[in-house]
Amino acid sequence: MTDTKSKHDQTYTISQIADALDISTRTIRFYEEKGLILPKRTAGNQRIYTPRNMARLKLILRGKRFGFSLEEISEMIGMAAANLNEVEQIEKSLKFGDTKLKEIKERKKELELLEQDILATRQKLIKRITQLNREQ
Amino acid sequence: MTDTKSKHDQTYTISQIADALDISTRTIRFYEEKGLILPKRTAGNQRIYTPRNMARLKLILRGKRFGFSLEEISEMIGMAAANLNEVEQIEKSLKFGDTKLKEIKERKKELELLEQDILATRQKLIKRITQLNREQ
DNA sequence: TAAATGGCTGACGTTTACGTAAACTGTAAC
DNA sequence: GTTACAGTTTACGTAAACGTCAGCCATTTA
Repeated sequence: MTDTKSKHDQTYTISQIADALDISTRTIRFYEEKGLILPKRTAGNQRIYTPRNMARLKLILRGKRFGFSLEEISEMIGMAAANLNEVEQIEKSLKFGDTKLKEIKERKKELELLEQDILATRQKLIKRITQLNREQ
Repeated sequence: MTDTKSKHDQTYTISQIADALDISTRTIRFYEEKGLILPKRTAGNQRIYTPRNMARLKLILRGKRFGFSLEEISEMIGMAAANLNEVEQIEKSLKFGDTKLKEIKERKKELELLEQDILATRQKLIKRITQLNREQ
């Protein structure tokens, strides 16, 4: 064991995070404002992000890419935040998580449908282009 | 062959569509305003929707559920509208469709990640609740 | 044919998710 | 130590995607 900085101690500034995730600093601060993340601060009041904070931001962005609103994502995360409360809270969270899992299953199905829609259009276009080539 | 109304002739009013797809009539008119659908009209200027129109609306809603903006969806659909143009147009559309197919593949992957995030939280919660039960 | 119901077109209002700018403070490099 | 850059808060602005009237026409039903 050495006292060299381990991967665990790695931290990031807000702009490093912004670059890494390709979002604006404004967006990051906005998510904090909405209670989606809570980074620590330096003595000089500047935000510092851990890899854990980073992971959470990635989760948020993933959720967004699937059309979940920030409020919905906030609820999903609230699930994790309930961590150390009473049994009821945890059970409620589990239920919520299960609902989300069902939703994700449905989304998977729909994703297939969307793919097929596009593939069908693709086929039509190819057919049409073949026809045009034959005509000329 | 009879001259009975075939499934092909089936039409719907705007509120029938709204009920069937669980969206507001305002939303439907809004999509029309944005050029996403173009229903025929009755003599009295009321909108009439065919099953084809219905299918398109379903496609729009599917796209939305995956976080595509209406403008993006509009482009996807433009793909279909290019149907009877020149070769270049069609080729451009094909390219666009392929891009979307790639995006969909990525989304599928991310959907898996999202699912795993939730499952991981689920595991933690279950572990915690088991612990609480043992303590009591 | 009158009344209820549904649809049509504006037009303004609202919510979500940030963008942008101002005015100030902290930090790094010279 | 000062200049330049990065970060902070506060506040107003904005685009997308509808919601919600209002005032008018169409259609169905009693």
